[in-house]
Amino acid sequence: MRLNVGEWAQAEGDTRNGLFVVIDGLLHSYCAAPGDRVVMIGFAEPGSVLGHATRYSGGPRLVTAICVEPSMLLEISESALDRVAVHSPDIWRAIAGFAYAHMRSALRMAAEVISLRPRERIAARLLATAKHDHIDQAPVINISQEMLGEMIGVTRKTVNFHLSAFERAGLIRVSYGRIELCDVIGLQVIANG
Amino acid sequence: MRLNVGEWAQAEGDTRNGLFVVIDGLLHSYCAAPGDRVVMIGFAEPGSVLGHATRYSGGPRLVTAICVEPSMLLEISESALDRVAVHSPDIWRAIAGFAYAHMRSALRMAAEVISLRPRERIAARLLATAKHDHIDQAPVINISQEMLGEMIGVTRKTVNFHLSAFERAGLIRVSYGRIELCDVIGLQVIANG
DNA sequence: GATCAACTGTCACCATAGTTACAGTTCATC
DNA sequence: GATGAACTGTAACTATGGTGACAGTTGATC
Repeated sequence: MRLNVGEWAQAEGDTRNGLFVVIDGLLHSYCAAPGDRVVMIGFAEPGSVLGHATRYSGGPRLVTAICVEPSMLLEISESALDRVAVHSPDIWRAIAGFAYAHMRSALRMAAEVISLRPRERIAARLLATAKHDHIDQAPVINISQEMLGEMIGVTRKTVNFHLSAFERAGLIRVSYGRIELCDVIGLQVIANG
Repeated sequence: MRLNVGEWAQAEGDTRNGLFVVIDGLLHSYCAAPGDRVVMIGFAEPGSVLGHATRYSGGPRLVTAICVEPSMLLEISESALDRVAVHSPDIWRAIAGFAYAHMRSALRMAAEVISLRPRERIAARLLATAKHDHIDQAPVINISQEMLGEMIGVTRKTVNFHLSAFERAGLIRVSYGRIELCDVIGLQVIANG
């Protein structure tokens, strides 16, 4: 399944079954909040798994995934899952593993936003986002400050203010739509208050 | 399994297996955030299910549950689950259903906290918390303002300020450790901004 | 019913994030 | 290169939530 920018892989409330594995590209996932608000929850990069097996998980989809780069998705329908499960029942364990990972990141996000002030939140989210990159040397995040603000519930101005401060302190390097984490330890200190 | 006030049913990071069903009493669940902070995530009332099947869900427990009223829990070990599953494989569906519900509430909480200002957050959380009570007439929440503030990331003072305003507007009635929702519709209007 | 702990109501002050607006950069596209 | 869109840097002003402190209530316990 190929998607171009702006196309939706799945919509919140969608009852279509099956999983999507992101092969290539980039999607953003959104979640609705009271009052017709939409908040960005996270990315889906190559290797990510979207969705869940509705038949085994009790309800419609919880997030909307929108393509921001031309992407390729592998769609695994629920019936295909059933067929695979006949041979390898362990598939359920893998699926539960993804559900667990999603759960953990949702909880972490909630805990961060509840307990941290904007300054610490920004640092914490930079770290949490960078974890997804498997490069050990210089984690780089490709995201606009506007998006970052939207994800953690602060305005672009506030993001910009604190990022500038971090950059002056030598913790990060900011460029156009891109943030490089130079001093992960230093950021952790800030995130920890 | 009986627990008295202050005892822990499960701790974050715990790798013990199995599920707990809350039969009676009340527990609070907490989640860790960066910097040795602990935030309260929610309640577990009679009927709630805590924990997950680690063997099928890939990791240690995500929350800490602490008893705030003498409680009775039914512990279902993972081996017991396995035995039940032999006869009724549908058990996995039920378990996945609880996981889904937990996921939804975690996401909802994150979305609320990210996109809503304190005033709307308070209204939204009152509504979300009241949902758990199955009384239709006059939803009542038994929680201190301090706890409520801790759950949504604002200070007690701010909670008190807004609750007083809601009460003056006739939306709720506040008493000692107890909030009665008189006008659910009105609260929804506020939560929606 | 007296005592203590927990909870609520309130104050003045301060820090900081939101608002609105605009100018300067970078990038993609042709 | 030139154009336009998206992104970033910045400013003054305002609103509002956090801090710390204290008095007044309610409920639980003995």
